[in-house]
Amino acid sequence: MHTFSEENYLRAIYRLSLDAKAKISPTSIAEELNNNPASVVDMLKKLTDKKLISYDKKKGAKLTDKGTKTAIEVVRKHRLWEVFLLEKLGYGWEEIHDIAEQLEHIHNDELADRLDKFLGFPDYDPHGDPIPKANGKIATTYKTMLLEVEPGNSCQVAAVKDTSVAFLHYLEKLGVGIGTRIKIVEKIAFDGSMVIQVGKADKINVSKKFGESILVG
Amino acid sequence: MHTFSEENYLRAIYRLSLDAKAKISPTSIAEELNNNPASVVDMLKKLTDKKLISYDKKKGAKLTDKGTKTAIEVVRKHRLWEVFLLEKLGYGWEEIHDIAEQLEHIHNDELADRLDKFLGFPDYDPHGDPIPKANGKIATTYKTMLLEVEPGNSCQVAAVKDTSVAFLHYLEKLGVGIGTRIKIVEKIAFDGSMVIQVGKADKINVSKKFGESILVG
DNA sequence: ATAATTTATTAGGCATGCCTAATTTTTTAT
DNA sequence: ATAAAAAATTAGGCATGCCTAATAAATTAT
Repeated sequence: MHTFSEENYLRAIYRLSLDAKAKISPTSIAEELNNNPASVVDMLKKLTDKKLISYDKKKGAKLTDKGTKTAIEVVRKHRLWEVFLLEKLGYGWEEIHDIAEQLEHIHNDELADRLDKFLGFPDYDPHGDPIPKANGKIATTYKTMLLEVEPGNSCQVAAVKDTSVAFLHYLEKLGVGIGTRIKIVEKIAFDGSMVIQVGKADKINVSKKFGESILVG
Repeated sequence: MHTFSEENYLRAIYRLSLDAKAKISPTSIAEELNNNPASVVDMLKKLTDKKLISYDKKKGAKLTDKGTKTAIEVVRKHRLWEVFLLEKLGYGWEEIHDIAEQLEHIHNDELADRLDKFLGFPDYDPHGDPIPKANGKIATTYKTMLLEVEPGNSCQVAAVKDTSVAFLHYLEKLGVGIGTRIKIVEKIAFDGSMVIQVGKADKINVSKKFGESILVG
C-alpha cells in the first residue's frame, strides 16, 4: 500500500483543477491517486484545517492561494527532475515519471532554482508540459500541429481542428483525446505521413492530413 | 519530529560498525539518529524479523549480508548525490548532507549507476569519504598527512601518528579525534603552518608538526 | 558483594494515513 | 415524485513509528 503526503493530494487537486470544469470530489481525487474516497475525506479535513484548500460538498475542493503555491512548487520540481532524468541521466521517456514522483518531494529552498539553472532554464518538460517558473508563472502551452513535432519527441493533444464525425470516430478508435500523449516515431518524407505511438499502444501510421488536424502543446 | 525509515537505521548501524570495535547498542543508535532508545528497540525487532540485522543484547546489533548490501547501496547513493549537489548544482560543502539524506532514499534500480556514470565515476565524495562501487566494493580510504591537503578542501581524521600525552590533550582540547572533519583554510608557506577549521569551530592556526602528525583520509 | 548508576526493555499511548463496512446525502432514472 | 443508484461521510480498526514512564538487567564504583 502506498501512502500519500499532503503534497501528493495538493498536486492531484491541482491536476484535476486544470482539466475540468467538473467539481473536484473525493471520488475524483481517489481515482486520481488510486486510493479510497474515505481516505480522501480524511485528508481533505486536514488540508482544510491547514488552509491549503477549501472544501464544500457542493463546490468540491479548491486550492487556496497557499495550496496553489505549494502545488505549483511540487509540479515545478517534478518537471525539472524529469528533464534532468531524461537529458542528464539518459532515462527513457516512460521511466522518468515514477522517479520524478519521488524526487518532487525533496525539500530545500534553493533546490528548484539551482536545478533550473543547471538545466538551462527549460520551459517544457519531456512530456511537453510547461515548467512553472520560480515566480510561479506557468507558460501558456505553445500549440503546434502534430505534423511539426520532430521524431523522437512526445507531445500532448491540446486541440483537434477537424471536427468531422468521421475524424472524431477515428480518434476515438485510436484512443486519442484531449490530453492524450503521442510520440512521434518517424516521419515519412514522400507523403508527409508519420508513424506515431499513442500511449503504450502499437505504433501506427497516420496521414499528413491527420498531422495537420491535431494541435499539440 | 522526524520519522526514520529502515534505511536510516541500517545506515546508522553501518556507520557505527565502521568506527568502533564497540558494540552497537540501542543507546548508541539512538544517539546517532537523535531519537529514543525505546524507539530503537522497536525497530531492531522489525529489522531482525526481516533478517536485515541480528541483535543480541550481549553482542549488540550487526548487519546481515542483506542488511549490509542495503546499507552500502544507501551510502553509495548518498555520496553520489553529494557529488552532484556540490559539483553540478554548486551547493556549499555544508549544505549537501541534509539534502543527500533525502535523496539517498529515492528508489530506482538504475539510478545509482546512471548517476555514477553522469558524474564520471567519482571515487570520493566531497567529504573525502569513498563512494561504494556498483559491486559494493569500497575503496580503502587513501591516507595522507593533513599537511598535504590543499586549502579549500576538507578531510576526515583517520589516524594520529604522535601519541604523546601532550599532543593528545591538545587534540582533545581542539575537539579533534578519529573521524573529526577538518577544513584547510590556508597554508602559510614560510613556516609550513596552516589555518584549519575543526567542524564549525573558529579557525585556528596549527604548526607544521601538527600537520605531519595527523593522517587524513 | 552491595549499592549506585547506567542501559535495555516493556507497557501504554499518541499521531498519521490507510482500510472496510455501515449510513446518510445527493443525483439520476422511471 | 418516488425508487434506485451513486457519492459522501462516519464509525471502527489496522499498521507504523514515535514518545514517556515504569521496570528489569547489567555495569561500575565503593
